[in-house]
Amino acid sequence: MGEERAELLKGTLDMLILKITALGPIHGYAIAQRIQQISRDFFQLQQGSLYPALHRLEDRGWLKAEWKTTETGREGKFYSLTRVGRKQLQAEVDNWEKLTGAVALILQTAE
Amino acid sequence: MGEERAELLKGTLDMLILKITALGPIHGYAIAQRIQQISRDFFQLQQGSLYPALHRLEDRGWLKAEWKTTETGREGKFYSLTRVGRKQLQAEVDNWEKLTGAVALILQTAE
DNA sequence: ATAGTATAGGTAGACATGCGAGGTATGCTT
DNA sequence: AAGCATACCTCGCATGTCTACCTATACTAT
Repeated sequence: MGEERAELLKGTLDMLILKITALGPIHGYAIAQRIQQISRDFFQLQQGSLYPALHRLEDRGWLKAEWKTTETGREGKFYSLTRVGRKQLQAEVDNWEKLTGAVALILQTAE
Repeated sequence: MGEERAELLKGTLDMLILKITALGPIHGYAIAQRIQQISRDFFQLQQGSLYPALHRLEDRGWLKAEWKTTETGREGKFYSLTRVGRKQLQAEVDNWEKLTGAVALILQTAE
């Protein structure tokens, strides 16, 4: 009790990660930064959420990983969307839109 | 694997239940029906989700319950929003709007 | 030199929540 | 008498996010 901060993502994390990787190969740490930037600091993705999610997405064949050197001259694991991952992203976006539509119907219901 | 049906609500269930009870006292079984109707069958609320959620909301002081007779002449537990529950509903709706806004920012990001 | 910070990766355990499967009981219809 | 819809419930599983912790490297400041 007492949650003034710590904005949480419900089940949207996978979709957001897939979307970011759809913009081009990118390593994990940078994914978290991008999500935070684009969402104007609303989402503050924790590493304990980030890395398990990336492994999950890779296990499911939606992302593939490759070690490369980052711009700052360090080793990073770069993720890119697979063909299946791209279809999955589309499916998740579709479902997200239906879901928010359904929620909107209920929230708009007047007395 | 193989999920053609069974649309699920992410973490919005509490908010939806609070919203339905905000329309007036209503018993649990009818809440599930209302949510399904209003969402045009998108949400199909299972009893194994419904009743634990109602008890959770009551425990937190957001709903209060009272046994009454339904229109069909049976015993039903009617739930109504407490004052604190109404504030909680407003907080959850606010957060939901911020969250969907943040997701939209990311989904709209172009390559 | 060395201490601190940002970058980059990771795991383990706790916790919440939605769901499937099962259970009880009543009233209405066939 | 059987079957179905209504109305309530619980248990245990699976999933997913978070806190907390760990390792290591590069850069910056003292």
